[in-house]
Amino acid sequence: MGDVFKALADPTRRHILDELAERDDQTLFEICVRLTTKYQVTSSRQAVSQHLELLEAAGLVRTRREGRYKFHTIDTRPLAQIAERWIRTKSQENP
Amino acid sequence: MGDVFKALADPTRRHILDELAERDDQTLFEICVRLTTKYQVTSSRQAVSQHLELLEAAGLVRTRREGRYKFHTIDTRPLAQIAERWIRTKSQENP
DNA sequence: TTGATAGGCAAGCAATCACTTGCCTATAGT
DNA sequence: ACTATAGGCAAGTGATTGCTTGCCTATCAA
Repeated sequence: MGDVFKALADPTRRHILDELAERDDQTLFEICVRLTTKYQVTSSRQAVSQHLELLEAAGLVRTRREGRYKFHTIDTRPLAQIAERWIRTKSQENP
Repeated sequence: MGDVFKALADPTRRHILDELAERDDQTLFEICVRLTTKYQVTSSRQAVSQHLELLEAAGLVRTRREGRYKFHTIDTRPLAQIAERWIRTKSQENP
């Protein structure tokens, strides 16, 4: 679960999630192009690829193979419990 | 805002937030003792102090001076908007 | 005033991280 | 078969990070 926080700690990875939240099922190259044109992120293909690996390991991105293309989709489920971790603890103490 | 994510990326800092969520207004030494006894965190006083600095810079912890004591309190407000960043973006696209 | 307690400052170190570089595999088009 | 495209693997590098070490300041109690 700490992987989710580590994944969110990097600004480039947050931009990737921003982009995938806007448009699902993008390939690595599509993501690269959009990062540079829309977010002025100048990361190389390999850099973005490694970020996507990390995001997938954290459960924030799911992938789907189709021929030589690999499509990436955001998975927001791990995010749902994050903010509530500490907020819920406090409300349990003061019901 | 990226400071919040970076602050949450470290497991010791998350334990500190766990502890402050359970009990507010703790001094540095109190936090140190509770981290070791309850979470088996073996960090030194200086290490915990630096973590608290970082958490305060991220807006997740507020401090209050009283004589030679400095009390620390969790501030969950920055957490409220975190998880909703990407979830909200998706729901805006598919209303 | 002296000693103990609570905390702060800053330099240094080892581990981790983001990124590059270079090469390799696999699929698709011609 | 040949070339281009989409992606993967792995070693190396520079910067960041978490932590230690050593010393210093401030508050309180005797």
